[in-house]
Amino acid sequence: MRRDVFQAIADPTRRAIIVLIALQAMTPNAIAGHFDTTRQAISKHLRILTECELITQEQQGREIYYQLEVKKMKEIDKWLEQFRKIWESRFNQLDEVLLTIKKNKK
Amino acid sequence: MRRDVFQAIADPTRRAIIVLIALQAMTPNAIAGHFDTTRQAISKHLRILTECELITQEQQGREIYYQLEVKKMKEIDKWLEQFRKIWESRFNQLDEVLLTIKKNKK
DNA sequence: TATATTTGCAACCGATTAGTTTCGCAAATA
DNA sequence: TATTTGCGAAACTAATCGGTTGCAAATATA
Repeated sequence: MRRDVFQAIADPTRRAIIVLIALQAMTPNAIAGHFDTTRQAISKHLRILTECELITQEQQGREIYYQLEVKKMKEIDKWLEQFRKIWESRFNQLDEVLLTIKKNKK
Repeated sequence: MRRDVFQAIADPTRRAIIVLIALQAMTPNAIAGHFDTTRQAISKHLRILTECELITQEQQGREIYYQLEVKKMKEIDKWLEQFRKIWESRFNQLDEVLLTIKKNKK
């Protein structure tokens, strides 16, 4: 069973859940209230998100509050890092081209 | 058929392809040489990546060179932006706590 | 104690996925 | 011209996915 951060954020509902609980922890019922599906479906998403450690849970009586593990999101950021270098350098190359054109105009 | 950047990078093979062609354009055959699958399977991945505009192709005789559309990767970066604010502010809060501890020690 | 609420889990279902094999087409080469 | 090479598309398959319904367990409330 493949279960990584990238597969976790592939589903739009899971991305919405992530955004939803980013600022404050929420119970499955409360989360499900924001979507047009059953609570069980949301529960499944929460299980997947938990399995790849994107969220953590905190029991409070019979309620369970789910919270985003923001630092796990950095894994995506880390992967993007290598491309950030490229797209920045490509811009630099473009800058150089423009600079050369300017110089030639003189 | 859902086809967005997040679904595109969900597959580990596709992520590897993206990394592979990030620096220089490559033909399907050359790409397939790096993996333990058939060229046709790679071709399918390339189609998906093309459909969500993550890569572009350039015909050269009977060869087709695939190249990464780096700027499309920024879409992921853009989505991460909202969390970057959170994880930075969380760190700031931690900094403040540590600062308070330091002050109290005086 | 009896009942209601909150939740996770299992079983099932249709759709999608990633892979395979087979094929046809166009370009290069003998 | 005949053959090889590079490629995408179609048909098929096993596995996975996202959703459903129907439970059971634990906690709160009457």
